[in-house]
Amino acid sequence: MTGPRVRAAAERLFARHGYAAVSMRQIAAEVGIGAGALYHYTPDKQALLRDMMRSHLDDLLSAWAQADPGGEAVARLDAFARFHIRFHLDRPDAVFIAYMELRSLEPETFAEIEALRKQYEAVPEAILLDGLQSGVMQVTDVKLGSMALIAMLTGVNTWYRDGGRLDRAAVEDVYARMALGMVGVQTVAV
Amino acid sequence: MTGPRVRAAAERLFARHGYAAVSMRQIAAEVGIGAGALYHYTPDKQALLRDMMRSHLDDLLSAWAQADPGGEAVARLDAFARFHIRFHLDRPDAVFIAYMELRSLEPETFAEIEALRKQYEAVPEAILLDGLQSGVMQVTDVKLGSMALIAMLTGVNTWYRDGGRLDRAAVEDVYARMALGMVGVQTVAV
DNA sequence: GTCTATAGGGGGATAGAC
DNA sequence: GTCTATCCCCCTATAGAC
Repeated sequence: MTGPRVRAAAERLFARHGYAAVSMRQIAAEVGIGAGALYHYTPDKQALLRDMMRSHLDDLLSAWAQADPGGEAVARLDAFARFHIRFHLDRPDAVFIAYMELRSLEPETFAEIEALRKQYEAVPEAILLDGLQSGVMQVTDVKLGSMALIAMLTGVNTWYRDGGRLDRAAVEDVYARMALGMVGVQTVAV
Repeated sequence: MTGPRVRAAAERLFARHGYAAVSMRQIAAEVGIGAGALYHYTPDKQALLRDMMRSHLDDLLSAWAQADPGGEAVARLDAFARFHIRFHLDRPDAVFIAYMELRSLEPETFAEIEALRKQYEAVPEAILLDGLQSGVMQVTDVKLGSMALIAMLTGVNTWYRDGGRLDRAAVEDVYARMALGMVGVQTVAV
């Protein structure tokens, strides 16, 4: 069971201090083994980062595949906004790493991770395109709308703390409404 | 004139590789001097980071003080969205560092920088509050609206490249419209 | 599967010559 | 104001004992 503990320690430390600032010795100390023993669980430090980013994005894509209600664009965008916030708030460390450590990846790995990210960006793009074509949404540019939406939703991770003024459900409500307004869908006041 | 070149080199390298990953020797090499000579221009590495973050946020606040048209909330939010995108696209390295290297700051410096960031977050908060009170905007939560707006606008820096499909003016138009829609202001189709 | 020891390389920062 | 030399520390990764 040491392997998963190594990955968990690496994830927490990378998120807190950054990949470059964390040493293999720190990770080993967190797990309670010597630095040399780490190399039974990973070929090197880079592989730790690569594997956590890859599995994070794989999880994200398959979780949406499960959560996607399909159907009409407005309901689907509402579902997407709530899904994105929930999924990201559940994994703050993995999310932080996935967005901040792209530059720490070696080129081939970077390309692979970028491809997964683009797959996810295609999700709101498809919803917005559908909403535009069916006339229920007004969005000037589907790609920009998708990027704006993802940035807005992911931003929740930078300030949300459990036990704060609003709970997760309330945050979801507020953001889902803003997400719809952003693409021209007006909702009743809450 | 070596001081400014040191700061410029540090900014570029920190943005590209991260504070922790950049060595004083690399910065010196970029400037064309030896590592020892750097210490005539900065007391230490941390001061390079602190000064660039402080001056970036000072510039941001004073630039908005200049750009703020005042007056009615809808026009002011439109101006804010355009200002934010323009200011941030002009300084991608400084912006990246200001958002990513907060964790590399020593505690007192972190508190000081956070205070400046909160001052800036108060700008859209005030606009949204005004728009809410005058009835021209519908936003469920002023604080969340402000955070969502800033995250959405800053997100442009992650994908915009000069020479791409849309120029800066077009991006401003699209985002200003989404920003208004987000807070319940419907605009005519573009 | 973990340890200790070590190879081989950099790191930040300082001292003193010029 | 810059250089070279250096202090002392830490790094990743490997080797070989247990």
